[in-house]
Amino acid sequence: MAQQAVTPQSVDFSKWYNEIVYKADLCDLSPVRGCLIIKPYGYELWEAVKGGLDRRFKATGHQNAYFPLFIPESFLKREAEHVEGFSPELAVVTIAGGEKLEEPLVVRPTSETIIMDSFKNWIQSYRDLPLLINQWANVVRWEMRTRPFLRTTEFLWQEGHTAHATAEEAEAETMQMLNVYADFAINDAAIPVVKGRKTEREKFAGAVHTYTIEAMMGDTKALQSGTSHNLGQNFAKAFDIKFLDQNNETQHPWTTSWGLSTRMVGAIVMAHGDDKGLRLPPKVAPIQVVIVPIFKNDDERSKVLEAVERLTKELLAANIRIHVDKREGQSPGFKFNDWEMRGVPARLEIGPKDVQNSTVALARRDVPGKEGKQFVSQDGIAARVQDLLTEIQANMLQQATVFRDANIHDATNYDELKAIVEKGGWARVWWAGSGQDEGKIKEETGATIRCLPFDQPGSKGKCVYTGQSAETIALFGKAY
RNA sequence: CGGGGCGUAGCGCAGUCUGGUAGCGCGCUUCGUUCGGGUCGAAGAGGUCGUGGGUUCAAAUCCCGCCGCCCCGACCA
Repeated sequence: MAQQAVTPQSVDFSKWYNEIVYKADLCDLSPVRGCLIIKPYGYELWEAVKGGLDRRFKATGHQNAYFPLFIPESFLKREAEHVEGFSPELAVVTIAGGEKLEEPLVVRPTSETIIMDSFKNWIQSYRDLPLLINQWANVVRWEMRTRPFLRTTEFLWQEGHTAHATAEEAEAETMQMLNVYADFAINDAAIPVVKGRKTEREKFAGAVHTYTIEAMMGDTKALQSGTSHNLGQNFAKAFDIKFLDQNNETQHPWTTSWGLSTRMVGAIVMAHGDDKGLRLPPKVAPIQVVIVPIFKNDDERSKVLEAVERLTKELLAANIRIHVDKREGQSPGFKFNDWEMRGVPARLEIGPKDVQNSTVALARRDVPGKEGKQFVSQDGIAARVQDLLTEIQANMLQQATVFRDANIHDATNYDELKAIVEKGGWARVWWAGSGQDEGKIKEETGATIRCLPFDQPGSKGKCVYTGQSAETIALFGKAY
């Protein structure tokens, strides 16, 4: 098994990313600046992400619902920090039906406010709690600069919104959903994310605190891949949500929100891609196995296609997502490269020789070159392919984990921290600094605290910046 | 908004300095050839040269205005 991570080092990573998302047929340029056209192949990848998450949401008792795209401007203003955090990037409708609106409508940048407005009506008693709602939706944030999937003007996501009878329950929910995200990222997307808490400076506008999963991309930059917020009673108070508890006393519920977006598609591309293009983990790959028939003439063609049909049935019966590349006019070599660029985890080649020998050529995307290709018997192909996909899934997680760990370094002083983030990588340091200190470090190095990891040593050290005694480990890195 | 760059065929670009018939590569169409790692050849289709004005016998090219996009910074899932 190849353990070494393969990253696109022969090219500039940013350029590589921008080219590959178009070449791999994930998305297209939009006539509107910063908006993304998601093409069928990219959308199927997003649907795989959706499926993996939705299954987990249902398993934890959450239900889907849908709330309006437009939010009255006054709703956002009810929570002071919230509106302050979002106002610079709002798109606002001021004219509708040919007339100036009495009150402008904000195109949702996130839905806490409009959902809390409903929660106010839905919650009367402790018996109505916990209220566990999720919404799949599009939101709009007018960002200065955009990149396909990673930061777009409009993006698709899910946003969970829950209300609880106690602070402890809300905290448990916040943590539970972060764990759901991490479970998906690690086990489905094969991205070994680091779980942690955001600093005051980096937390969500209006939250008491924010948990995050941070992923390392192929160029060692960090990508915040999902967040879970404990909102305390901030929004409940702002929206006057009240319930009577068992003692017949009026209380404000404690709420949470958590979101994961189409950014995850970008994360998968950037965490696994190599010089040849995308590499998709089998669990989220729209096509897990592509079958390339090879023939020169009509006689070979009929024999090969007959075998393809037989194998196809076996693979479909095993619930393996396959695609047969029946295009004519393209050479087999062209097709191999084409599907490798699109990240299909495994490829099955079948030609006249295979028909004769009852074999197929089985190639795996996670291992480059000839070592990744072998001739195997057609007997029991479904089981063999299933095993291979399982192995690829595990290997890709392993490769990404080795890469991540090789690029996280301990720093004991500020110079070391600077050197690490300059060279590329994350610096793991003792931290007791202020938000202002974080600001200065960002100015000087471009790096921010990605998170305060849950995984803490439990001892004490000296803060990398202030030199004071510190009890907390922080991860610094440059981010997308 | 500050600094830099670019708008010419679906995509990527040359041509602009030095004005004179609109070009190249990829892709696309047709035919043939090839087909176990990005075949090769032939013939085609496709352009208001971002936009408005000016100079000139003549403007993609020179002059003035406007618009749009990209990159670097501040913001951010």
